[in-house]
Amino acid sequence: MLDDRKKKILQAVIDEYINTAEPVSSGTLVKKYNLKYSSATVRNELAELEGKGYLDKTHTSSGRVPSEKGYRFYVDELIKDDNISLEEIKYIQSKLNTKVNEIEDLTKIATTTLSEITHYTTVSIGPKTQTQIIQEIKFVLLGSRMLMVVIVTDSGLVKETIIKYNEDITESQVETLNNLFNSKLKGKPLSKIDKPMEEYILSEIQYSINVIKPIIDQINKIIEAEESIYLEGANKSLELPEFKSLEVVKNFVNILDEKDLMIDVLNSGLAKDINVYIGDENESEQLKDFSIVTFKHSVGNKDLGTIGIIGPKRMNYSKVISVMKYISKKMNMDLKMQNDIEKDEDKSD
Amino acid sequence: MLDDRKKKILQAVIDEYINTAEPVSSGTLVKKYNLKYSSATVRNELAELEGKGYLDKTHTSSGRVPSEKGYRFYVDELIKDDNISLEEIKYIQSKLNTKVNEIEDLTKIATTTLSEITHYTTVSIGPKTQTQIIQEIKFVLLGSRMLMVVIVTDSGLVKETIIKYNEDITESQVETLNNLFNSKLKGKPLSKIDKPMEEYILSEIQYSINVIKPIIDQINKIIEAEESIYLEGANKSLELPEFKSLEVVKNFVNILDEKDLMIDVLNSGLAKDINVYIGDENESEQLKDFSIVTFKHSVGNKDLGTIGIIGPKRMNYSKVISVMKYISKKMNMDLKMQNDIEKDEDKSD
DNA sequence: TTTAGCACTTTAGTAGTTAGAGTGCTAATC
DNA sequence: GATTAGCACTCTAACTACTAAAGTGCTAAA
Repeated sequence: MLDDRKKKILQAVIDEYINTAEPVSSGTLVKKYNLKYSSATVRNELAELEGKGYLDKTHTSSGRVPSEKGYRFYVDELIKDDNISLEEIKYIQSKLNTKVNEIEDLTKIATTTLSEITHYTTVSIGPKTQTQIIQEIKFVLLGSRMLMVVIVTDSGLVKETIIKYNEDITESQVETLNNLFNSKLKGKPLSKIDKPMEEYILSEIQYSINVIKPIIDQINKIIEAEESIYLEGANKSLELPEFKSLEVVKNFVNILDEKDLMIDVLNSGLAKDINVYIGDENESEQLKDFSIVTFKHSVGNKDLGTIGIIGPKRMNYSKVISVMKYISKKMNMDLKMQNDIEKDEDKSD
Repeated sequence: MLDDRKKKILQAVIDEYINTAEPVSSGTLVKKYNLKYSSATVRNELAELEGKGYLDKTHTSSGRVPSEKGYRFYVDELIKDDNISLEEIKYIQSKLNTKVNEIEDLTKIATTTLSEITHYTTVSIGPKTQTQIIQEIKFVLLGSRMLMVVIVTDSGLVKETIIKYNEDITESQVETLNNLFNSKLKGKPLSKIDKPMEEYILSEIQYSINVIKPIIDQINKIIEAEESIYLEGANKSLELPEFKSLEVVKNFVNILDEKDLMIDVLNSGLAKDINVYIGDENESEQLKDFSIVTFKHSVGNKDLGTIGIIGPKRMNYSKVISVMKYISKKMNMDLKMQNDIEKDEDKSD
């Protein structure tokens, strides 16, 4: 373990490095953090911290930069999570209080707000479909040859799709479809319609396979569709000093472009808490020079989406984590309240 | 005007520069394009072309690079628009033949395909809402407190939105809404519901303003919503030699991030043809180092969306324009055919 | 245990040099 | 009159050498 002086010095080094992006010298530490030791003493401590793996040097006579182990210790032991100002809290409140009708919209607003306050690039995805339960499935005829299928889940997620036919669809057919699909799928998880179910539905229905098959295909398509990710503030990252190298910028743009990668990262985090991945802690080799901080927001055990920040390892973890915690808490409260009201009113019916 | 020899040399310079991204010397031209004049003669011609403003030099003793005037002449007079291979045609056909139910999906597929074939960054937006005519507006009750509004336009565009209420909505209310809004809005252009119309609707309806007002607000919101742009292959551009400079990369990422700018650019082009903007020809100062090529696709006079390519001024215009023309023609044919079938069958009813 | 002092290391920036690519111009040639 | 060989001239890009500044590690003294 590290003694108090080492902790204090390590924290100072990392704080300073996060601020300036320059290797930190013993002299700077003594001056800026008015330590009551000489630079020589600090140098000895820095050498020991380096020996233990918490710090690195860029070359033999340079100042120190944090290692990944250093950042990890910093995140786990040294930072406070109340690094958020009253103005920031008010700003978040004003943003999140906007009335929205769909969860995804709330997630987007939160994602944008997070980027605005932290000045980092943020990404988000909507809720995982698999954990959702189908509450209602509704067929709507638009004109005579366009059929819209709307699926509503228990946590209020709405998915819809359209099917175009070459022949007219009648209202009575729509009625049959409504009854059939509701009786079969209501209360079931929102997952792909498998072969047995497909065959069952086909056997139940009295009219053409030409009507049913496109519906099943299209439902499977929207359920299995690649989740769409929402990205905010890609350009903000480019202003940071680590993006002075062309290699890094290209790498970063490629990462943001690679949607599957971002989706995996957002999905991999544990629910219920903030996940921090520093450099090599990321699953993907491509992300080894970046840090990612994510959180899922949910009501009960229903996943409602995941929001993340991606930035350099030299990230202002304290600010990021503080702001995320606040946003997470606020979203949870709002959604829970709304949920409770709905439930109360359901009972009073 | 330019005589034939000058045209030939100009074309060779631009072709070569598009290929190599290096200033073109008189010697290279003679060797690679087996001109039947000596390099000295070519040098004289190059000097004259530079004098007329078609070419530039990067420094006094460098080879020539095309000026914007040069590119403009090249695009207008020198290139062929049949620079597309059989493989490419087949690939486009296979991609565009995928059955889609919504126009936007077709536009996205075309956008992706265009990027795949040209290796440039492509962007697209959906149809302009203002030119669309409302064909049907439908209210659907999801559960007891969620109302979905679906608007279908004459060219098959479907827009939908959801409104959550704190009180139950009845089927008979939905029926009234369907009748009222359809009688008032059907056949009208898909534009914002203005104050007089809003007041009229409110006066017509017998029940609470709390039900109607959110509907009108939400309809206006989706109609006026910032069009969403679809972007493909941002990373492809970064591999090009002009993106060796950090400045250029940042500038490019900022442009792609600035959605309003991209929307303006895509909207500004004339319908019915391919629009080429070279460097300073772009409205926006930010785009002065880039070229943009766009086309609108439409059926009749209905705008169905716009697709564009953004890349360096040293763009392979011939390939880009050839591929765009083919995609444009193919999309038009497909949509027209589909339209005609629908009309034929309407008549035979 | 702490610190003053100093030798040593490394970087980043500046200046100088050179080879090579390419032009423009002149004078000779077709 | 048009073309071209030849050459002086220009500019760049790459390499080398040098220097000042920043910072460390270590020794020896406090």
